Amino acid sequence: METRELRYFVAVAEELHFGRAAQRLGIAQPPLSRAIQQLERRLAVTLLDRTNRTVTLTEAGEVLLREGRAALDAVAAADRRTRRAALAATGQPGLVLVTKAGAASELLPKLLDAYAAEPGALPVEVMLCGIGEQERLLRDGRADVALLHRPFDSTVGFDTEELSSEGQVALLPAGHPLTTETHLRMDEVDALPGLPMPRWPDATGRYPDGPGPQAHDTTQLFQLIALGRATAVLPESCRSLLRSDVVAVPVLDAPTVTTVIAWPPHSRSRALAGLVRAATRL
Amino acid sequence: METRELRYFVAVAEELHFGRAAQRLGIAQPPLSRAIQQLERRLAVTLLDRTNRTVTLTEAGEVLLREGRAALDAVAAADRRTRRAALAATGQPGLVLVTKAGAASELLPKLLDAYAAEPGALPVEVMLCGIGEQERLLRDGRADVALLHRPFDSTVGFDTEELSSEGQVALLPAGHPLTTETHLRMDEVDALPGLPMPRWPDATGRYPDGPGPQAHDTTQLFQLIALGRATAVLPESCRSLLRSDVVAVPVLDAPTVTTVIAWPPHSRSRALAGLVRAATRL
DNA sequence: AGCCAGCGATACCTCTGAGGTATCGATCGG
DNA sequence: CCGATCGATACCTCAGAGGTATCGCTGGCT
Repeated sequence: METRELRYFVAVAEELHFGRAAQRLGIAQPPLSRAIQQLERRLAVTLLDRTNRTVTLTEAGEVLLREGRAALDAVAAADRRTRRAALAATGQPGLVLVTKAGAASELLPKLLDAYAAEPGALPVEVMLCGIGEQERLLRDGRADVALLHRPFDSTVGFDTEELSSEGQVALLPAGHPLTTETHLRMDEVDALPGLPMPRWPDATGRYPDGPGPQAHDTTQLFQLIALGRATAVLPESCRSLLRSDVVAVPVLDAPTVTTVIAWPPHSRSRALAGLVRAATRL
Repeated sequence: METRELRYFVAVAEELHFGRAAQRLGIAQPPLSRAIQQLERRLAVTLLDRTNRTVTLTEAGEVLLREGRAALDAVAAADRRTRRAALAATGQPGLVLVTKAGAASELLPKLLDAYAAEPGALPVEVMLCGIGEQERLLRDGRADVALLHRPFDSTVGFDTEELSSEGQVALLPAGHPLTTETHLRMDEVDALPGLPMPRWPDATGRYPDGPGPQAHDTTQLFQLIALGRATAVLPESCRSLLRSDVVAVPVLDAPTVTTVIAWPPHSRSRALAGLVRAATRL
């Protein structure tokens, strides 16, 4: 199975439409149809049920979509990490650390300072991304290491070290009746009339269905809360980002959030090991 | 990057010889040379230093060898798991569980019975393999789930549940002076004159350098011990396999061995979930 | 009921590029 | 200094990836 075939199949499986998938891939529709047919013939498996009007995935197709994405990420990671290794030999780039924009705002500077103080430390490029994107960046080699937050982010398939834990606070628009409380419970926050939890993208970059506005990063989120259109439960450390129009109230029974440093399991780079060591010593 | 290029590069990187690699791949040497050159050009990276007499990996080449193997395993896993999913729809195969031949001889029957008693349980094919092979089989999709033994086996990149823990015993040839002791320490076992620890294959299937005979499975291992050519420290449960010519003596300060059930992180199959549930209830 | 728009499959052509054979050029062992 | 070994180069062939034109089926609209 060639990566070209996998790319084509993943495109069709995501679009469920040969024409759009072909456009996305920058090829014409007929070769795409043929490539999928050939893939099905070679695997001796029906991946898609096509009824001239609609395309749907078979059970085997679902499996190949999931596994194929992982395989394509692994190939992309091999490509990127090889390029970076070559650059590293000539001296430049160092490590790419990715974290959610707005998160870990206290921990991150401490970590970078501690690592920079190590002998032989390389420059660290900090990459900020939207909610739920880190996993992908780490998996396909665009980042070397990430700060993740359990239980929100999946750490499946990565090596991790725990860095810190904290409770969570509910964020409410200033002036909301509950802002006078000293603490809340989850069921009180869940039931707030007119203040649903916002939805953010899952690992595939799509927004799940349901009520609540869509939020891609913390700026959008805070704005939605200030506008009285949403509420959210976030780690305590988000207090350092609070604006005057948003108020934080501790939520006693919310799950504890653990910040972990995560990296792909095969990584053997000395630079990465040094960063992890610095992190665990904080 | 196409999987063909990755396969070619991995072959050359492993053989460090274009002719032999080409033979292994079933192609002629010139196209292989050209394919590697093209890969290097496309990556803009030198992967191999060739001095007309010898071929060596550059640092970037080492990275691509490691990452490329992982990527090829992921592609192979996508292929195999898709085929199996299609077969599962027509009714046949169930799950493939892999464990070291000779290990978990008590736990395994209990696990299989417990799972078989579940409603909707599928047939489980048990695959026995040599030491250090399970990781590979799980990673490239030939197996769905494995019983691994920490700290011997790496569980990096898999989801796991702990099943049981046990101490370790030293295995000595019958009649050896130390067999009269009630217990030993690691340093006593390490220092046994003429009884080195055997070597077994690492994750790449090669034997590490060093003293001691090579052992591929427990049968070979026991034979070597009975012959007075080696000793070994293994989990207590290996006692059930003891032959009359091999004696087990507890080693108090050897690390505790934990048997875990491990599976690839993306797996979402109901059958696998049922097996893991049965395992954790044991 | 009939027509049209939308979509995947098919037919047929082109040309890239993967693979083969023959050979060169460099290097190391004897 | 010679021959064996090994990777690179030159040159050829052909499988197959991709493009255009078109077909055939289906569902919605008038």
